[in-house]
Amino acid sequence: MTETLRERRRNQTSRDIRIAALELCFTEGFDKVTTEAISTRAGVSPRTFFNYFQNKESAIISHPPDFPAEAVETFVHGKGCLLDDLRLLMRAQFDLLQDDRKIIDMVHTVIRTSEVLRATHEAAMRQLQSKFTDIIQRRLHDVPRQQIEILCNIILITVGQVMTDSHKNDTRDIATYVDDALDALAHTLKLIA
Amino acid sequence: MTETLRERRRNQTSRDIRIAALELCFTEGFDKVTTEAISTRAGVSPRTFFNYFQNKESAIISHPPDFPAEAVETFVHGKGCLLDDLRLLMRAQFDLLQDDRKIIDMVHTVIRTSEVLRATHEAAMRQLQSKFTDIIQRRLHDVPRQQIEILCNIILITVGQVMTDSHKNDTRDIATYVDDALDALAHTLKLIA
DNA sequence: CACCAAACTTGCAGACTCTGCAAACTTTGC
DNA sequence: GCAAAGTTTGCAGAGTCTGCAAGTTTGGTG
Repeated sequence: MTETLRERRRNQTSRDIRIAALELCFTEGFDKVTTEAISTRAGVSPRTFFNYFQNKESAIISHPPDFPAEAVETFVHGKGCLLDDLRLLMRAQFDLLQDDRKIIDMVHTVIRTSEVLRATHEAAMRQLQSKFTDIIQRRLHDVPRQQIEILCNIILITVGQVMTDSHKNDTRDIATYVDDALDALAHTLKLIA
Repeated sequence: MTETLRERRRNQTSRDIRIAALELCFTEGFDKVTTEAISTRAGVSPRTFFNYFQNKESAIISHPPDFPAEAVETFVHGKGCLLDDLRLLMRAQFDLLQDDRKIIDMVHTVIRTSEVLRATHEAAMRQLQSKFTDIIQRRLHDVPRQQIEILCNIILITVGQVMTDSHKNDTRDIATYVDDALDALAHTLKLIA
């Protein structure tokens, strides 16, 4: 279970690059930052930068972790109200992010400043969405997939938007984003119900 | 009202480039197509390509037209069911696209093949969204803006998804996409109502 | 028609992104 | 301590995109 030296190094380098990239984005703006500047600040060669990340954007937008397996099973076999069970599932996933909270908040700030970053972020969310769709499909196996996809889209987009809209202070639990988003969604749906 | 020679030329060149880009994407795939190849096929210099489009993606993903002003006023002052009035508004906008139907269907086909294109498309949609939000806010002026944004997101994302999912034959009215999307959305919302 | 200004195209130089390859170096497991 | 596997790096090169300046076309005016 304990990481080897190699793994620790790799994780550390990746983190160094990510943080260098984020910090530079804050001071210079995403468009002005070069991969060379990021590499130098992170203490690696430009070539190494591209060993870790496909492109400049990916160094800043990281892929969210998978949903935790037990939470998935609980959700799939849950009997409660769909939205309530979903809330639990998403809270479980957000709890995994707790450690990276600072980075996540930075990312959501930087996203507001660049079209490209925002698009990359949404692409990352879409990957999450396809896993999310599979999970919900398992619970609602008789519902057409297209509707499930729409449902997932609605939820993820709403969460993303609430996160990008709001400036949270560091003291609150990151999972409160989920609650805020689902509450906002519930209000919104009343408009068209 | 009639275009000058200059305007006609400009429109024609833009169209030439767009079509060259799309055709090459179909045969080669977006990643393999170079701006040089597109320019050559369109009969312009590579430099001219970048006079027309910021980047390769924009040559393929074009920005949707604005909502027609009269339809907007009708919607804003409409008294019917929100979703029904929205349907009319969106149909009015889709009618503007009727001429470019072939290009639009090509675009939605190509989108499926490239992450980058899909992200660009969503960014374009987001620009539409902000106008859309303003319009709906005018009708629902006492509803918090965040909820309106979520609502717009839900609708536009659903329409986009339905368009990307479905292969339509050329004979049907392009505005049927709107109907399909809103119907799918209505079904989906029952899941969480 | 002649002429000018504005719009448009083009070539060129140059910065930046990203990839493949091969050489050097480090970690791991035996 | 040695071989295999994994990592870093430099270098060459293709591709994207911009600024600039010189040339061409168009639209309007006298």
